[in-house]
Amino acid sequence: MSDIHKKGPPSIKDYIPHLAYDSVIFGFNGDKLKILILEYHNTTFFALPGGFVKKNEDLDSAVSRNVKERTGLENIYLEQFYTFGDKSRQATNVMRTILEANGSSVKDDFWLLDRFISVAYYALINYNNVHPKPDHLSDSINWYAIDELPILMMDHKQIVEKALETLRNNLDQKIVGMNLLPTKFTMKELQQVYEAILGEKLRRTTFQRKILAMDTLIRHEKLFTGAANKAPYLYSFK
Amino acid sequence: MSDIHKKGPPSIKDYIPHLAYDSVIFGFNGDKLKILILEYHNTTFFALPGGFVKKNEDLDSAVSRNVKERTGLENIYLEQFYTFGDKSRQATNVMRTILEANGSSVKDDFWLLDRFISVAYYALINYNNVHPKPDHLSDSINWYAIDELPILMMDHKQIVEKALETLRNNLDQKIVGMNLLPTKFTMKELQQVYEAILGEKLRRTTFQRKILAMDTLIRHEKLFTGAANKAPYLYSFK
DNA sequence: TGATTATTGTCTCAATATGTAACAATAGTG
DNA sequence: CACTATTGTTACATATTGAGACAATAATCA
Repeated sequence: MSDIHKKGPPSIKDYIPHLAYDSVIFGFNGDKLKILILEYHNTTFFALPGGFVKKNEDLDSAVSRNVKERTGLENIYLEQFYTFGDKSRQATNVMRTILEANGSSVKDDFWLLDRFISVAYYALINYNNVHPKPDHLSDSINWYAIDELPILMMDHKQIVEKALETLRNNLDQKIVGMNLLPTKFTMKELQQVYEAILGEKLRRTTFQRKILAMDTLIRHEKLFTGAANKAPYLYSFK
Repeated sequence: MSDIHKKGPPSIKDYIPHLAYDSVIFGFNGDKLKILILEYHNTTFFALPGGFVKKNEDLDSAVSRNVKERTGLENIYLEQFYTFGDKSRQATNVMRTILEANGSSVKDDFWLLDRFISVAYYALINYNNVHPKPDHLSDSINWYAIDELPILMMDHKQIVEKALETLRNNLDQKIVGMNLLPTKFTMKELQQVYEAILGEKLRRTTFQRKILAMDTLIRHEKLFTGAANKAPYLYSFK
C-alpha cells in the first residue's frame, strides 16, 4: 500500500508556489546511456523525477535533496541547464488524475493543479551504485535507454532533449566520464561512454591520443579479463 | 514627476509570486562592450533591468515585453542562460527603500519584499538604435562598460559575470556580431566586437581568414572614410 | 610448446588547420 | 608623385587531427 495516507500530497504552506524542478539523471550501464523515469500509481503517465522548492531552501539544495532521496547518493554531479516557463506548462487534468489515483480528493484550486515554471538539471551518476526509490506518488522508477524512452508527460521529452544537447556541448570542456564510470576503468569503457553520449562511433586511436593529451588520467595496473588478447590498463581521473 | 502616482507598484494579483527575471542587455559602441543599468529614484541602488511574469504569460514573452519597453526594439536576440535560486535572494530592506523612495507605503507582507527566484537572460542589441527608457521606479537607465560597472545590488554582479561567460562560450557557435552591429560593417568592426567580448586582442589575418571561412558574410561596396589608406569592404551577414 | 587470434598501445605519414610574417593594393596627404 | 597607414591576400612554418600500420601480449588450441 502506498504511503500516501501517511504523508499526503505536499502542502502549499511549505513550498514556493508555481515553481518546480525536474532532473534528468544519466547513468551508463556499460552499453547505453540511460535516464531514470518515474511511473505513477494506477496511471499510464511517465515523467522525469522532480519536486518543489521549500520556502527557505536554496534551489540547488532542493534538487540535491531530491536526487539523494531517489538514488541514495550524495555529492552528485548536478548541473542546471534550462528553465521551462511556457504558460502551457499546466497539467491540471494529468495532475488531478495522478493525485486521485493515489487516493487524494483534490479541490479545483489545489496548488499542484496550477501553472508551473520548472528549472531543469541533469545529473551524472554511477549506474551500478544505485537502487532507485520511487516517491509516494509513484510505483516505479526505472532506467530507460535514451533511445527507448516511453512517451513522457507534458514537455518532459523536450527537457530530455535539451539535457542531452547540453551534455554533448559540455563534453569537451568538462570531465564527464568521471561521474558515469567507477573509479577505475579502461580506455575502451571511457570511449564507450563518449560514444553513448554523442550517439556516434569514435576512432579508437584518435580518442586515446586526445584523452591522454588532456593529462588528467592516471594509469594503474592491467586488467586481466581472461580474454585471449592483450590486457588493457586501468585508469582513474587525477 | 514620476508616474508612480498613476501606476503604483505591480500588484500580486497579476503576477506569479517569487518569480522574476533579469536581463543583461549588451550593446557595442564601437569601442567597448556595454550593458544597460538602472538607477532607482532617490536611492544609490544600481540594478539590472528586470521584471515579473504575468500569470498567463510565457516566460520568454515576459522578457521580450520588458526589453521592448526599455529599448523600443522588437525581435531582439535573447538567450536564457541561468536561473538564480539561492534562498538569500531576498532584498527586503533594499526593496522597501526603493518603494518608499517612490512614495509607496509598504506593508511587511508586500509580495515584492519576499524571496525571489530569477531567470536571467542576455540580449544583444544594436547600440545606436536605442534610446533607453527607465521604468516608473527608476530615474535613469544608462550604458556602462562591462569593466566600469557601478556596485550592483544583490547578486546582479554575479549575474553579469555569468552572462559574459556564457556569451564568450557561445562566440564560436552562434553568430554574435550580427546582433551587435549595424547591417553593414567592416571586418575591423567585427573584430573589435570579438575583442571586446573576449577581452583580448586577436590577430588580424587569422581573424579575417577564420570569419571568411565560415562563409556567412556577403561582401558589399567599399567604405571610403576619408582616411589616407586603402578603404575596407563593407560586409553583412547572409 | 609454439602457432593462432583478438585486442591494445604506439608510431608513422598524410591531410587540415592555425600562427606568423611578408607582400601587394590603395585612398588619401603633402 | 613619392609617402603613409590600413587592408586584402599569399606564403610558409608549426600544430593538430585523420587514418592506417605495426608491434606487444593474454589467452586458446593444435
